[in-house]
Amino acid sequence: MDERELLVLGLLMTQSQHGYQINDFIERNLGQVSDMKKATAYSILKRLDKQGCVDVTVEQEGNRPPRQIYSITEKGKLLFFELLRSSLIHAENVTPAGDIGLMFIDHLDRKDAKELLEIKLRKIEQLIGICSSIPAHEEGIGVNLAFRHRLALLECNRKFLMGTIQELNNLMKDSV
Amino acid sequence: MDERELLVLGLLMTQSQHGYQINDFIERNLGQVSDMKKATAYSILKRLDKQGCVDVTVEQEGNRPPRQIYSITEKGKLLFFELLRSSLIHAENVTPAGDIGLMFIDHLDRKDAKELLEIKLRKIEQLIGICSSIPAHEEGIGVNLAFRHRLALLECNRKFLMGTIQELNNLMKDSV
DNA sequence: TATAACATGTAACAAGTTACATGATTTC
DNA sequence: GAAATCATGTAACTTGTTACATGTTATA
Repeated sequence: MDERELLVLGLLMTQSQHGYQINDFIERNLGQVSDMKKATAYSILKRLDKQGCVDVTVEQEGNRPPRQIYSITEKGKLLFFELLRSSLIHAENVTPAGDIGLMFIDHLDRKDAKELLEIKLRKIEQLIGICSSIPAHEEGIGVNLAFRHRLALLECNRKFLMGTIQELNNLMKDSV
Repeated sequence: MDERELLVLGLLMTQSQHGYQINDFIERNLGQVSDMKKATAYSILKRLDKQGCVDVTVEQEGNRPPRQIYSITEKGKLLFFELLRSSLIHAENVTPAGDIGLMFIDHLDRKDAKELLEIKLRKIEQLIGICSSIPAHEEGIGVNLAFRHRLALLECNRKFLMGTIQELNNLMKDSV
C-alpha cells in the first residue's frame, strides 16, 4: 500500500544513501516508476528515523552542505519485508484510477468521446515505445518483471482502447 | 485525476440527491468501483457547495433528520465535463500502484516469492469471478465499458502472474 | 426492546504536494 | 559573472481516513 515508503526502504537496502542521492536516482532512473516529489522523500526519511527504521550519520566534504547519510536498521529491514510482502499479495479491489470517467462517457457525444480516447491511445502508444526500449536489467529478475508487467498492462489498454474506438465508430454509423 | 469528485458530480448528473443516498448507492452498487468513505462524500459535497458547483435545499419528512438535497449547477456541470475529459485522456505515466514490490522481489527467496504471488493470483481470480458475473447494464455503454476494461486488466494480471510463477518454478529447478 | 436503517456531521490525524528559502561549488 | 548542481529543509495547503457523536424511525 505504502509504495513510497517501500521504495525508499528498498533503495536503502542496496546501500546507505543521503536524501539528495535518493531523489536524484529516482529522477534519473525511475521516471517511469515513481513520481514521488523531493520533499516527500525527505519527510519519509525523517519519519523512518523517528521510528528507528534508519540510522543517520552526517558527512561533510569541505565546505559543502553536510550530508545526512541514512542506513537501514534491523527494524527497518523488518518493515521493508513487511511492506514488500503486503505489496506482493495485494490485489486492488476497485476500478483502477482513471476509469471512473469511462462510466460517464455517455454524457459526451460519440464524436467527442472518440476523439478523447484517441488522444489517450496516442499517449499509451508513446509510453509503450518508451517502456519497450528500456534495456534488460542485469541483476536479478525483479526490475525486469516490473517493466514487463507495465508493458503488458499498456498493451492491454491499447487493445481495449482500439476496440472501444471501433465500437464508437460503429455506433456513429448506425445512428446516421 | 480527482476521481472522487468526478464520481460525486457524475452521480448528481443523473439526479439531485442527498449525501446519504450517494453513499448508499456507492456502497450497494459500486463496491467494485470505488472505496470512497462516507465522510469523504459529505466533505466533497460541502466543498462543491462552497465552490458554487451545487445548490442545496433542505427537505424533511416528519421528525426525521433533515436531508440536504444537492443539485448540480451550471458551474458544476462545467466542472464535471472538465474532469470527465481530463479523466478520459489521462494515461498514467508511472508504474501502477502495487508494482513497486515487484522490483524488490529478489530480496526474497524464490519459494517465498512464489507463494506470495500465488496468493495474489487467487485474489485476482476471485475478482475475475465477481466481475464477470455482473450483468450488463442497460442504459448507455459507459458502465459496461468500465467493467469490461477492469475485466481485461484482471485477465492480463492473471496471465502475467501465471507466467511469473512458472518462471520462478523453473529458476528453482535450475538451482537444484 | 434491541438493533438496523436513516441522516448528518466533526475532530484529529496522516500523507503528499507546492512553493519557498538557504547557501556553497562547479561550470560555462 | 551567471547559471546549474549540490544538499537540505520548512510552512501552508489539500485530500482522505478513522473514529466518534447525535438522534429518529422502522423492524424483528
